[in-house]
Amino acid sequence: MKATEMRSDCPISSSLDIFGDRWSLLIVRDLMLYKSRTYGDFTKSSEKIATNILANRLQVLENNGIIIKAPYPDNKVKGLYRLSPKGVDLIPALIELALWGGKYLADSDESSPFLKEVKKNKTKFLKKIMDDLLANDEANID
Amino acid sequence: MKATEMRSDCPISSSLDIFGDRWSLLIVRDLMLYKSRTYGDFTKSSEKIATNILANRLQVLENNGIIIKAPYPDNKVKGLYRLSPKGVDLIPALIELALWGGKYLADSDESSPFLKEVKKNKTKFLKKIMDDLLANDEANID
DNA sequence: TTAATTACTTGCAAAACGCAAGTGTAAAAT
DNA sequence: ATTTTACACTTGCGTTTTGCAAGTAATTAA
Repeated sequence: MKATEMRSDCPISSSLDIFGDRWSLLIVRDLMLYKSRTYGDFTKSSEKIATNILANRLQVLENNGIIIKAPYPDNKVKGLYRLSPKGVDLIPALIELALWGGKYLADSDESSPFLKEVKKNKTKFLKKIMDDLLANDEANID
Repeated sequence: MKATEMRSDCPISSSLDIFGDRWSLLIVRDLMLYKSRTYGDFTKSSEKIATNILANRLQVLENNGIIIKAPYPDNKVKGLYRLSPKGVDLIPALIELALWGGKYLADSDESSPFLKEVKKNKTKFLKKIMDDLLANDEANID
């Protein structure tokens, strides 16, 4: 797989060159919510990603240092994906997207405990979830 | 053009259903930076969007209430696009994307006065740019 | 030893993308 | 008044990406 081509030197544009599609950030979302996931876990999310797209996106995200794949303990066929620090740093953007969606999109689950906590104290929530994921990350350096 | 279909009730997923592609948020970016743009202005941005894609994305963003198209003063052929309040509310997410890109993507222009000001005081910058765009918005109600 | 799980890969039709060229209307130039 | 230019799209068409279904190879569980 060749490196992601950048259309310009705009940081927004270059970010979108990596994960500007309907799926990549949902993978990051799942890793934010669950800390680590197997390939199969991702296929079980409610948006029902096709397995070929999933395989491609995991590869692109890994190539770009956003996620890290590690072997699953005591299992030679499973893999475990988690966010790298670079991936954890995407969480503020993700949270802003969630807040926007919660505010403007009717079917978005307004009463989710997740969004509720974010709205109560965004800074605190961000720190907690990011620190937590980074700690998890440290613990998994082999 | 039919309404945007949502894959789930997740606010992140639903947001991506609308603008989860490589172009839509660049249109929002241009409207954030320049307040208003004509069709031709968008084609001149450095990422060189194809005109058929541009026409489609402008339509989708307008259908979803994120941008507003108004006639250009004293010109019957030009149109002027600007952000609606709903579109202005996307700016925090856009800024987070810009910060992430600035931090992690080599070619992203680190020394841009824009990113520099954001990093100096994010809250203040956000308030200023959003208030500014909303004021502009008020003034253009016909 | 057989069946089930897991993580993909492959085939194929449909949709989206990207480039180039074309169109219609209005504005500007001559 | 007539031609030229500008603007905002639209169309055609080849390429790429997507999405669905089925298949595969390597474990692991029964």
